[in-house]
Amino acid sequence: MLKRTCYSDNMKDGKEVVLTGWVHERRDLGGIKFILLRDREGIAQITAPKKKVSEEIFKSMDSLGREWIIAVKGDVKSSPQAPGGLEVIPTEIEVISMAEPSLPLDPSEKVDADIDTRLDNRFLDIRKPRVTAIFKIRSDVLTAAREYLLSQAFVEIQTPKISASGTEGGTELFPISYFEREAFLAQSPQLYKQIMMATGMDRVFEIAHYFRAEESNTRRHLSESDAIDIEMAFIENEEEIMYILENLVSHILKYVSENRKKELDLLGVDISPLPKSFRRVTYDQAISFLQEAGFNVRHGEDLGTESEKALGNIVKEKYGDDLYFLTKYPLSTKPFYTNFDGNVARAFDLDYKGVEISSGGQRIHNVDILKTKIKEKGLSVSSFEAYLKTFRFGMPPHGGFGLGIDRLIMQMLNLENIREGVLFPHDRRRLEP
RNA sequence: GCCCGAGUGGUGUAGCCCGGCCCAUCAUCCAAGACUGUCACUCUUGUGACUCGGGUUCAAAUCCCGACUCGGGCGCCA
Repeated sequence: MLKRTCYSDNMKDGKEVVLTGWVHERRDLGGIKFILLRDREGIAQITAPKKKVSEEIFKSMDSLGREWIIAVKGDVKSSPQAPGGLEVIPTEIEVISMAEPSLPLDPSEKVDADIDTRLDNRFLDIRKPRVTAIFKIRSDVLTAAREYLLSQAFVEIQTPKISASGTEGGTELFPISYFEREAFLAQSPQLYKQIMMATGMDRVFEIAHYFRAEESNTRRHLSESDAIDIEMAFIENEEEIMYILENLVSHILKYVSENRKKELDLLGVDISPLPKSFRRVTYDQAISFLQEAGFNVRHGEDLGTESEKALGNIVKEKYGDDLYFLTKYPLSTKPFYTNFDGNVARAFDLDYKGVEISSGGQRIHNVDILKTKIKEKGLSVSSFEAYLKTFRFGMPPHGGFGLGIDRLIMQMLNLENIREGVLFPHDRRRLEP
């Protein structure tokens, strides 16, 4: 097999190269034939004028089908008519793998396919340059996140994804059969990362996969998703956590906008402006903004999908911000471990274009208060024994957040469906591939 | 979980309201042919489809019922 010497975006005029890739399109004009060869980094034009290539090569250009994998050896020539100004005059073409005709979808994007058809044939769908771009960006989001958190002295950890009971009881859990017992798939690392605060590790983060058995059928929900979770000790208030979160997200956006210009252009996305800090909108402000705009929202309730979306538009109009914190929620809307000031939760949500991408806050670290709150929420103290134990032998004040990676990417890239930003999304209906 | 909507060649669609003019439109793909600068090449010819089951009717892609599959909204949630 011919060995690749470079990707399609790295050809130099006058050099001999070997490209490997997929036959994206073919054009046969009789005396001159073109193949557009697609690889990871782009598309190169292979040009075969009858008089400039061997008869064998000229003929073989006809026999190739769409999406066949080939290796092409040839000379790079600059040409004003070629896309990108460069083309390859082939001297050798090797077929590496053939593809059956009647592709289940069209990777050259001339004809759209439904999201369902696309996901059923995801390997073909991902061949589309625009889909590939999403996943290159996604990779960079995680690189940037690690880079920032490590720079702030966070330690990366891994916690169990199977356990005996649920954590916060907010969302539905997937039960699984665990030998002779029942167990559950993790929906959040919440309790574990809090336990880590009792270990002296001080600042930890985890990037992992979580499972939620919600009966949801929307563009924003998945049964499996990924999150970046952090927890940090010795904090005075939730503002210190928000500082980390806003800098983390800013760093991610900056990193992506600097390193993935080509991909962002391809997707038609401009992620600027890149604010350093994000606006704080209190719950009370949010309610009055919504009431002014004619929405029927009542104080004391969590915001519904419609209100959340509307608030995104209001904040954008008023201040021009895509990203903003929602702070000072009523305590009743938050989980039992949330710290408080009277009836106000010391917690926050981070919304991006009207969709919640993160929530967090300062936790209760006093074991007696924690027990009281567990009882108040109607939960049983005994089922939290292992968790509560870690609060009895020295627990610093602490807090953290969970940031939904799939939702961040969806909002950042203006994807219409969260599934677009996940390689193989699984949801209420889909379990394959 | 509740509600709304949709299933037509490989893919994306038109037709459905108002049954017959539909052995079903258009694009792309595929096959064959022509063409020396295409870049969604162009042109000619051809192959290929009404989700399934039941019902109404002289007649069903079209109307009714059910099943299956999918999309979306809400709730819940990140």
